[in-house]
Amino acid sequence: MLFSHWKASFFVSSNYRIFATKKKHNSHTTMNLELTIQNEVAKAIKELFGTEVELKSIQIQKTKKEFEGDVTVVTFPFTKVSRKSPEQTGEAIGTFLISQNPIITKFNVIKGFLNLSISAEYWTKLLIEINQQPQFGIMTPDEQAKVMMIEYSSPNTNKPLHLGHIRNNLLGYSIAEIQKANGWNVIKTNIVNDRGIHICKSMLAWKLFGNGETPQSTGMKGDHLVGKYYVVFDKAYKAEIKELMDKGLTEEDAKKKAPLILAAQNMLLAWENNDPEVYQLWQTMNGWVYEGFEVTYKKLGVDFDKIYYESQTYLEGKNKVEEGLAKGVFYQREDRSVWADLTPDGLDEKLLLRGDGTSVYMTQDIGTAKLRYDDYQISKMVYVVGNEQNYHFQVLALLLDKLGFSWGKDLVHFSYGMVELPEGKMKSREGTVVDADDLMQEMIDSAKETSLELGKLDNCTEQEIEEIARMIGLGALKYFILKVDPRKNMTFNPKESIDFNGNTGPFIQYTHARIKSVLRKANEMGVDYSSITFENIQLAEKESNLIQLVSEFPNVVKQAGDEFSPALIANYMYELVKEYNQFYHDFSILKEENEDCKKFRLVLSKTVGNTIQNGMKLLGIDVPERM
RNA sequence: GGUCCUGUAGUUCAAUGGAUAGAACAAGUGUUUCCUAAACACUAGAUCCGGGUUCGAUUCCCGGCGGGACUACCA
Repeated sequence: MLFSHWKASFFVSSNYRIFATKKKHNSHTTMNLELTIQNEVAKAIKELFGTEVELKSIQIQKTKKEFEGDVTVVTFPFTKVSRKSPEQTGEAIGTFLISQNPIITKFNVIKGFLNLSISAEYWTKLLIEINQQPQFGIMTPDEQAKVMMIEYSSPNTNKPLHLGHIRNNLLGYSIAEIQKANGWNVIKTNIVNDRGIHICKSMLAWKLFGNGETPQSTGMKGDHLVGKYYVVFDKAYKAEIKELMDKGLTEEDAKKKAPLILAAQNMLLAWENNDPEVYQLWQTMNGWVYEGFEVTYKKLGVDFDKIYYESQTYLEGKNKVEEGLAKGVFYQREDRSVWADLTPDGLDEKLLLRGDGTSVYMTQDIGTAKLRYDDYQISKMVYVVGNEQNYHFQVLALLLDKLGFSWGKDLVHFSYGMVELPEGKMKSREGTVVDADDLMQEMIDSAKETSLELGKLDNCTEQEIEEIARMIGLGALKYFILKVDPRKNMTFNPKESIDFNGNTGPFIQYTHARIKSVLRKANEMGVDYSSITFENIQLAEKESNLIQLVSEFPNVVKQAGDEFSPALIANYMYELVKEYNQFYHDFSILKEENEDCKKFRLVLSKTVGNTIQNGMKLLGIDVPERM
């Protein structure tokens, strides 16, 4: 029972769907073309065939490129009531529609598809409406907006961030922007995993082999320095294991009895007992890491409204577990360890407190969850965490529910796939990890090189060049990652650098820059296209298609929010930009002789540029004025 | 073994149950006296296998086969 509930809330909860549909995007009069057509078709069916049909059953889709028309009605479902062939049904409905509503100007029928052409007046009016809304498709949360807390990033403080973290951070930041645009009051949060055995490993190695090194003394970024000692620990630990195995121990025993791991465990115990020396070292080394992380986050362009530290939440978790034990929800074994028996729910038994009283990951997450709900009026809690932890969140939802938190079962685990290298998974021990700082810098350097080669930035100051290279390099990286369906594993090949051509961030940025350039020139020429009505404008198909595409933006934003998928925004951006580039290539804007037509194309360009900017913002990607 | 995710051109990615399965990269070719050629256009190339539901299946269901994750007193 509970399990099936969890399944429903696993990716997108059913509650959320209901809530989300109550919200409305920027209202507009001309805009709901789909609904208008559905109503007309329903009327037609009633008149022609004498049957009421549900609006939902009337499928409206965009007409495919190779056919004439703007929107298409699928007529197969109506053949039962019409008692005619799909073609005849389409003909009948088409004829009726044309006589009824002036915005439908033409139709053609191919197989079971009724293609309708929409009038130029409709499209131009629609464009004017959109042009008047700089934030078209983007909602602004008001005071009554419900709170959605989104946890992302969640680093450990024992090593620097890598490509996997980049995917997490970009997805988390982007989904936060998207949910804001859907009217949620979003709180971005980060849970820093600043305690535990792994931190002790770095600390111990530094203490034993560090010779007092600091970021200052070595010139290393703090997180990288600490990460170095994590690796040092691992090497020394491995050596000890090998030594013990040579003496005849099994691998399992050797791993448990190596002096280094025992020392690290002692250190963790000392930390939990507030040992001053250990605590001091912990604070110092974590401080180094935070300084390093701050630099990385800033460069990546992500931020947080509220940061939690597990060192401050794990005790709360222990309390809740002990409470659960007292209530009989959990049980204790002979060695004093505390467990939850989840076998009735189809899962295994789960450890919540070790025999020595120290807490585990799950304990901490319970405590963190409780603090958050004490701090905020949260309606929806979202965890942006890799799919390797699907089981963890399945268990967490169950445990929170058992502990009496009503919201536990409704949590959303925004689960995403791994970033893999062509050889397979990244492994820090084998040195195949792609470091976040290095990768960003490489992208920026490479963008700068390309820009200079193409001679695009000849009239720019050094500072402008740096800024544009940063936008392009990061744009390429972010788009590369966000355009992929979050659920899927993706491959990154460090040898083939990320492209700047084709379906890429820079392609979209470039289009924006070209639009801005045209608009600048229009201003220089003194063309005023600010307020204008378009009557009797002849629209090329490319132009009405563009307006139609732009008008779909709010739907895309909504869908991206419902499905937790920045990739939908990315794919839409690409489609829009590709369409605009064709238009740009085939038509003159500033050299168009017909003044009304020129102004129309300027407004169209401006609207497209604006949509690009708004859409890319949802992906956390900046768009340059020139490049 | 169990649970979950996933399988589409050589490669990386698309496709609310709808038309001839879209792009990009890589390969080959064309378009700059014209608003930025990081562009545009053209050529060639793909749904793992077998059933089922449907007027219609890449999509939904069942069964195989392949890839991945989890099933830790790591976080």
